[in-house]
Parts: sequence; C-alpha cells; structure tokens
Amino acid sequence: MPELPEVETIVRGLRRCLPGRRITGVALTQPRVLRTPAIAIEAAVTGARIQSVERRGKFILLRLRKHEPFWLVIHLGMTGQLICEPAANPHPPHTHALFEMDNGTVLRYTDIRQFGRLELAAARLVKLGPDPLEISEAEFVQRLRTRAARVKALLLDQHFLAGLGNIYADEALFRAGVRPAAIGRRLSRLRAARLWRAVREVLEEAIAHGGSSISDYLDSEGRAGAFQERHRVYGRADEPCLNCASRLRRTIVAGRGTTYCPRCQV
DNA sequence: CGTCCCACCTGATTGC
DNA sequence: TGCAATCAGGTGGGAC
Repeated sequence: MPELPEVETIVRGLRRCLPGRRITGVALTQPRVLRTPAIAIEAAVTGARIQSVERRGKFILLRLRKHEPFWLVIHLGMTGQLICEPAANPHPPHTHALFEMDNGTVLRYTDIRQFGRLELAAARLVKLGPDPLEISEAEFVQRLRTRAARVKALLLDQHFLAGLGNIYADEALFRAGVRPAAIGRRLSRLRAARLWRAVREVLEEAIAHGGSSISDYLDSEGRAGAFQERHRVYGRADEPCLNCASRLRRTIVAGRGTTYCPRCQV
C-alpha cells in the first residue's frame, strides 16, 4: 500500500505527536509482523524516549533512547497503518502492536494482510538505493542506462531506487512517455532524464496532496489522501488516455498489474 | 551476479 | 445464494 508519498505523510504526522514522548508500555500481539522477537522489542522500548521520526525509502524509523540510542524500524507492507490516538479509543480488528505513551496516547499499528514488519536495528536499510527526491539527474541516468532489466522493474527495485511502488511507477512512466517494458540500457539520455524528472514531480505532487488512498491507506491521524483523484493511468485501464484519448492498456510487467497508454508511451 | 516469479496474508469483487 | 477464482499499494528467497 504505502509508497514514498504515503510514508512521508505518515512520518510528518508522527513528528507532531511522538518526539519527546516516553513509551510506558507495549503490547505486541502478532508475531508474524515481528522481525525481532517480541521479548527483545518490549525490553528495549519500554521506558525509552522518542527522539525523532525519520523515513528511508518506505521505511519509518523511530529514533529511541533509553541508555543508548537505537532504532525501531517499521515497514507498513501493503495494508499497514500507524495511528496516534487517545489510549481510550477502541482497537480495530488487525491491531498487532500498541505503544503506550506517557501522555495518555497510544501509537497503534494495524495491518490486515500482515506484510508489514517491526524490528530493532536498521541493518537491512544499508542495502536501500538512493532516495528519488535526492538522487541527481546525472546519477539516475547513469544507473538506469547500465541495466538490462525493464524500466518498471528497476523503478520498483528498492535497491535501485528507494520509495516507488506500483502506483507511482506507472504514473511516472506515463508522465515521462516511457513504456513500462522498455529496457533500461536502451533508453536515450534524454528519455532517462525525462523519467528522472517525472519521478520527482509525481512524488512531490502526491506528497502535497497527502498521498493516494485506494482502499486502506490512512495517515497518522486517520485521514485519507487525495492524490488518487489525480492518477492518470493507475486504476484507469480501458479508460481514455487523458492526453490522446486512446484506450489505456493493462499488462503484467515485473509481476505487477501495469497500466499504460500505447500511443503516448514509447 | 542480474533478473524474474511466486509465496506470504486477508478481504473485496467478479463470474459461474 | 454459494463458492471458487482473481486481484490488491509490499518484499524476500529461490530458480535460472
């Protein structure tokens, strides 16, 4: 579910309620979403103070400190939600973790499909590729044009670039006029640069609109995003292209449903 | 090593 | 109505 714009929106919201709080209690009720054993997370986190909230790609990092500083790393998978709310609120179904704060609020983690993950330490993050909002045009073009994989597969590969998922990959490819199945090393410099710009622009626009809510996504205060109303291809298969009115096609690329315009994307 | 595909889950929707 | 098949914003591991 959540891609970079949704995770960024959640992180910005968490920054308004978490930093400075001390965690007074923890309830971890679904081992499947824990990459670190529950006992270890409970021992580390109980009594710790939250120093900051950060994002790396689609990962959310809570910087905690008890004796030493450490990280609690959260990935929301497809359907994960992180919500700050009063402790007295009822817990909805699929609530897998609750972190109680010293001011009567809780940080609640719910995840219907259980693809999300909570863990201590950030070892896996070192493998992440560059952030699409920070990578330079020159570096993006160079990385793209040395690869034999299809461009959409590269955009989805978090080691290549950290933060895009299926929605924003399709939206960026449409805006750049590039076919999802195009081969990275066969793109001209001009078209690779156009894709770099399209990726930035679509992510920045989506962040400005609070992300895309298709069915599950809510921000840290439980509100939906609005960018789904501005999708140009995602979810619009068989509808007319907004540029040329051709019928948008749906295929499978990189194992994912993919929508594109056969006329505008070459 | 680079690339591709499927399993991992639940729930909504579609089609017979 | 009932039930099976298909699809969904994620990744990681194994096959090739």
